[in-house]
Amino acid sequence: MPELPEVETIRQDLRAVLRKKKITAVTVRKPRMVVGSPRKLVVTLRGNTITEIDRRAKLLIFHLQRGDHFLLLHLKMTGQLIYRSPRTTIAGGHGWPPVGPDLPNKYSHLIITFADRGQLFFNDLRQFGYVELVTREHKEMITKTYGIEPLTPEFTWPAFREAVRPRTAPLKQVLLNQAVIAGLGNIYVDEVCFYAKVRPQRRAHRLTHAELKQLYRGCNHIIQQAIKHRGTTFSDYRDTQGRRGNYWRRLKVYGRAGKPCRRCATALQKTMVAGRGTTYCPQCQP
DNA sequence: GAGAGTGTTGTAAC
DNA sequence: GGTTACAACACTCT
Repeated sequence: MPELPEVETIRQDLRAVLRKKKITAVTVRKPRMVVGSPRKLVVTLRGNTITEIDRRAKLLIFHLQRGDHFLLLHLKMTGQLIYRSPRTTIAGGHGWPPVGPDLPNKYSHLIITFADRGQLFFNDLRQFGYVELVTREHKEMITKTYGIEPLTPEFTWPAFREAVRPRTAPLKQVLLNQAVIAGLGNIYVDEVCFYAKVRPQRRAHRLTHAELKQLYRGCNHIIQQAIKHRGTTFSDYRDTQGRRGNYWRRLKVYGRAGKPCRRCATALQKTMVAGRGTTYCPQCQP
């Protein structure tokens, strides 16, 4: 499940390889995954050039040279963006390192081909992801709905405290709320709560100053570490070369229900909070 | 082989 | 508004 660290890893990798590349062809195999007119998307992209790749929360934003349009792309739960360089594309993937399964596959719902014959494949097993061509105004309207963005200068301790403190909902729900903190998902919320030694069920407005501070530290620390290790692959996530993320080895609670806590060896418990599977240590997180 | 579980986000309903 | 439920979908696991 791509969350902020996974989407950021993809953004950085794609930026290095797609910037200034001219699009020569766009194949929409699953029109449902295009918000708006697939035809207009194809016509606008063809012959256009990608000038920059941005990210807001889990949303990728491709800047285009011609026309005041932006391409928004959301991976939702099972989306993948795999890039094949001209060599691997033309050679049919016989190179080294191994390039993974043949592409396109049955989940490749959108394919963008560049002038140098490189190709970008948008794969999505569950088809929840989408692409959308928007105007600058529309893009700004959408990005405005997100809360404070980790890793940016606006993600300060006072901003975090004021965003979280007044909320009466369970902490888990508050941290998952993209309008409060942008980019956290189920995996990293559980990890941040463990880091801060706070039970995810706790109501945000009942947290102490010290607990909030630890949560703030946790957001920064966990996200930075996860990006450093190129994200978490639990099932479907792959980077732009089809490789797994390495942070899963470092997960303390997510996916470890019933296993011993790495801090105190107590069996980790799994429950439902805000409709999501939630794992925590009953000993370390009172 | 049926049914539950997986989790993002928008939307609907309380 | 806070909160909950659900739908979009397809695959794995029980």
